[in-house]
Amino acid sequence: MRSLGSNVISVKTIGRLSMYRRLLASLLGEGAQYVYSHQLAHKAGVTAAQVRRDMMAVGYSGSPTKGYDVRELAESIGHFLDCPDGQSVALVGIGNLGRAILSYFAGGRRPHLSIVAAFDKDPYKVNRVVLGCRCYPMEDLVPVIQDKGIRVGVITVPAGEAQPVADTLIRAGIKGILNFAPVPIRAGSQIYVEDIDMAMSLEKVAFFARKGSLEKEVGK
Amino acid sequence: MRSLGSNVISVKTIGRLSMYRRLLASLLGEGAQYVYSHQLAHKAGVTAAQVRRDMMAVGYSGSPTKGYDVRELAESIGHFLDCPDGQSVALVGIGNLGRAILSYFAGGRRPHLSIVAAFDKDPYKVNRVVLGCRCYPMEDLVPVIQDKGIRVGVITVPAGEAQPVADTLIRAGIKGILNFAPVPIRAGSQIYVEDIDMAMSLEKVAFFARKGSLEKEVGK
DNA sequence: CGGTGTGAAGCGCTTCACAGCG
DNA sequence: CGCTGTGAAGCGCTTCACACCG
Repeated sequence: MRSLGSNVISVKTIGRLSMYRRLLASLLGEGAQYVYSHQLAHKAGVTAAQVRRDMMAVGYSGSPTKGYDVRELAESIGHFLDCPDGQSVALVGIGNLGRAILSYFAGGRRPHLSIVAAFDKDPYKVNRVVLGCRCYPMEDLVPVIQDKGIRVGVITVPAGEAQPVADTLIRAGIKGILNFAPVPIRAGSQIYVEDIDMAMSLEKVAFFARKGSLEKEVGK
Repeated sequence: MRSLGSNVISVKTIGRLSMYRRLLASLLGEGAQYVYSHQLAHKAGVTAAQVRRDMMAVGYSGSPTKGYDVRELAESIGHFLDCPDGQSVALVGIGNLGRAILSYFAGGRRPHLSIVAAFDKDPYKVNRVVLGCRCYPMEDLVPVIQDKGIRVGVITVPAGEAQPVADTLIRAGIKGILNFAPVPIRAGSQIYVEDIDMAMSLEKVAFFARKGSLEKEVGK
């Protein structure tokens, strides 16, 4: 077991590990004990070599005869990806999209990630509990995040407010941002930012739906 | 002007072009006439060389002295990306996420892409108009999509139903799918699929928020 | 045999670096 | 000068291909 982070690991590998884990959980539910790399690869839409390569990153080895032990592998990935005592997340912007995300991640629906605070500038939305998550006014953003020691933020506000909100989050101590606003977020290299631009994605799909797409499906 | 699609163009370039166009529209609103590659690059969070390289794909040339004409460039990108007479989109799954997406794309909010039909299996949701979009029962999926000649589909149903829904969409003639269910969609190579897995993205952000991220922000 | 683990090759995208030009 | 357009180099991720093993 290597606990050293010296060996650099790619963003894409982390994403696939997260996907593998979910697929493994579903396999466990079906009662599967062992799985081969090519089976997992099929479910994940990648190649078997890719799966085995990713397993090198977590340091888990399978058996050449039986493949990977489903439960052990899922636990290894969890051990690698998760913070042992869970992580808290803040969400800014309680619109339709914000509520959609709350319904996935608030109220302890996920074991290791939980949205524990939501913020909005609309006075009618604050000081209530939405989908199991306490809502605060924007003014309380910095103190609440510092109080709860939150390091992860999700932005679901309109384009014009995204960058100022991000700056405030960073000032409050946030280290990672998931941004849904259709504008790339600018942050220092100490902050990890992932932009999910649905408008862009839909335009991509529309484009390749017209041109005959001889592309492969992308994991992300 | 090359109308030939022989020169292969990457998925990532298409995504950035979509982003550039939006940034250019916002620049136009501010009254800017010209923009240099490094300025656009700064707004997009990419390098100047990347911007110029992408411009090669659309075949638009700037002036070495003034840079790019904002309006002309936006139009060139539109000419390259869009279908001249617009494209219709179908959405399956009218939950929180479905409504969030409808609020972006239904009712003609975007010029070239419009969600014109939504489907759900819940009888209480169908045969109404939600956010400017007509809702139909699942049973009508194939005929409605064929009737309207829809080629693009968005999936916002739970994980277990995503693949069957995708199969039905494809049977109805859909050529591109934007999938929000947390399971990769399997489709033939004639169909372009883009998966947006929010759970995976949030786990990535949480991971790199803990590990000191010396990563660059990603455009996609 | 049919798996896994992994060095090495392959490939696509990004960046460099420079010619050309007003 | 400073910017654009672009061949060529660089780099990271994916895939190949094979040693090894039960």
